[in-house]
Amino acid sequence: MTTWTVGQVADLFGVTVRTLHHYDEIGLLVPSERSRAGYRHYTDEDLVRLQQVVVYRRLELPLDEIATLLDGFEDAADHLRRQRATVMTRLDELRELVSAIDRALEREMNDRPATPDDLKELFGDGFSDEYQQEAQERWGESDAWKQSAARTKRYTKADWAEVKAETEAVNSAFVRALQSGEPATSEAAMDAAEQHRRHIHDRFYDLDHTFHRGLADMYVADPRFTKTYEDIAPGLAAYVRDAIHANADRHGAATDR
Amino acid sequence: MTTWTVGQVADLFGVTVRTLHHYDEIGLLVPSERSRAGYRHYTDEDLVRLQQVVVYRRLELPLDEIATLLDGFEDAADHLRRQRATVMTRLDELRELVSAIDRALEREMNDRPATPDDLKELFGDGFSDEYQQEAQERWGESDAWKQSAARTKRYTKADWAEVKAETEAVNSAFVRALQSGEPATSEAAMDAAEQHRRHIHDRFYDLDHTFHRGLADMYVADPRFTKTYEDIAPGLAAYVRDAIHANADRHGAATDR
DNA sequence: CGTGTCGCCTCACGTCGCGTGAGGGTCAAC
DNA sequence: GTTGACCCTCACGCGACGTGAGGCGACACG
Repeated sequence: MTTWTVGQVADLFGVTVRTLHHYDEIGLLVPSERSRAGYRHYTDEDLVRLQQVVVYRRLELPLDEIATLLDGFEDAADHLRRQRATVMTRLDELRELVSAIDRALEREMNDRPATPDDLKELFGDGFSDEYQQEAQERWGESDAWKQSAARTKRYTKADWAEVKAETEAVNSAFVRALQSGEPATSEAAMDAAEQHRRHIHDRFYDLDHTFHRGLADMYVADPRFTKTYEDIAPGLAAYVRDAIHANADRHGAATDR
Repeated sequence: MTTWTVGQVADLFGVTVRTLHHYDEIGLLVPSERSRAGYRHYTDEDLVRLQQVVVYRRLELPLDEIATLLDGFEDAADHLRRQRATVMTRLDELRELVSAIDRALEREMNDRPATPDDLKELFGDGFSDEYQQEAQERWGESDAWKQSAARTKRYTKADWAEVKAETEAVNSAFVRALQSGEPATSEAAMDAAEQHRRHIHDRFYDLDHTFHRGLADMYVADPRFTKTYEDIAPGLAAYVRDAIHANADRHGAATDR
C-alpha cells in the first residue's frame, strides 16, 4: 500500500474528510491519483504537502496565502511576519474589548438588583421563600414567568418600591370604586382593571386582555389570592374579577378559552 | 420632522444603510413606520433600540443574542459574562498563536539566507550590486525573475556553494565536449545542455526547452554573457548556444518565437 | 453468490454580518 | 420636466469548512 484514501489521511493528520475535499476543490492539495471509481489516492508527496498546509493552518494563515507560499513563489517569512502583525492587532482589539465588557458589566451591576432581604423589608413575609418556590414549580415553564423572572432579576430596591406603590394605587382604585357602590361594570372599576393590567404588563410580563381574564378567574379560584384581596376589603376578590372581565369586554378581547 | 430615513439614521449612528437593512431583514430592528413608497421611517423609539444594538455590537455580541437580550427575556449580565469568557479564550489562543508564529519564524531564520557578503566571497565581484540592479530592471517584471527571487532569497551559503559547484560542473561538461572536438549536436554536448537546463530549472525558475532556446540566443547576443563564456574557452558561447538548440530539437521543443 | 456494512463519491445549502453592485422607483429642487 | 440625490428589492460574494442527501464501490461473512 503506497497510497492512502481520504479517510486514512484524515485520521493520520487529524483533519476531516470534508477538509481534504475542500483543499482538493480549491486546488490547494489535489491528490496525485484517482482510482477508476474516482476515489482519491494520496501519495507520499501529497502527504508532505499536507503536512505543510496543516502547519501553516495552525498559524491561521489564509488558505490562498498558503497556496502561493507552498508553490514557492513567495517567501514564508514575509507571510509569517504579516500574519504576526495582524494577530497582534487583533490581540490589542480583544484586550480593549475585554475592558469594554468589564465597564459594561460594572454599569450593569451598579443598578444592583435587590436582594431577598430588600424584598422582605418591602413586602414582608408574603414574599417568603416557600411561596416563591411553589410559584416557580407551578408556572416556571410558562413564557410569562420566564419573561417576568428575566425582568425582575434586574430590579433595584428603588424599582421594587415603585412597584409596591403602583400595586397599592391599583388596589385603592378598586377599593374606592367598590366602596362608592359603583358596579364592577362601571367606568371607574374598568379603569382600575386596566390600570391593573398595565401595571403587570409594564413591570412583569406581556399581558393582553384575554390572558388578563385568566388571571382574574384565578384570583377567585385560588384561596391564597382570594385571601389577599379579602383582607383588604370584603368582596374585593370577586369585584376585581368582574371588573377585569368587563374591561376585557370593553376592549373586545376574546373570552378566555 | 419626527421620523428619520435610513440615510439619516446611518449617518447619525455611524453605521451603513446596508446594516440597517440587515437589521430589518433579521427582525432585530424593524422601523416602526413605512411611507406609501416603502421608505423606512425610524422613530425616536427605534433610535433608542438602535443605540442599544450599537453598544452591544461594539462588544461583539452576536446579533441573535442582542435580539433576545433587547426583547427583555434574558439578562444582559449573563450574556456579557459569557462574551467575556469567549473573548478571554480567544485571547489565550491568539497569544499562543503569536508564540507559535515566533517559533516558526525562528526556524525559518535558522537556515539563514546568505548575506551579500557571503555571495561576494563565493562569486567575486561578478555578483556586484550594480549588475544585480540592472538585471532587476530588465527582467524584474517577468515570472521567471519573481520565482527565482523568491527561491534564492532563502538560499543559505551552503546552498549557494552547491549552486556554484553545479555551475562549474555544467561548464566543464561543455568545455570537455568542445575541446574533444565533438560537434555541438553531439550526444555529449546535448547532455551538457540538458544538464544546464535542469540546473537552472531546479535552482532558479521553471525552464522548459523552448524558453531555454531564448536563453541560449541571449548568451551570444549580450556581450556580457558572451564574455563570461569566452573567458572560459574561446568559441564556447556559440557552442553552448548550438548545443542548447540541438538539445531542444531532440526533445521536440517548439522553436523560439 | 447474495447481502450487509462501511467508506467513498458528488452536489448543494447553511454559517455570520454585512459589502457591493444591478435594476428600477421617489422626492425635492430648479 | 428634468436632474440628482436618495430610496427600494433582489441576489451574489466572502472563508473555511459542517452537514446532510442520494447514490456507487469495496470487502467480509454466510
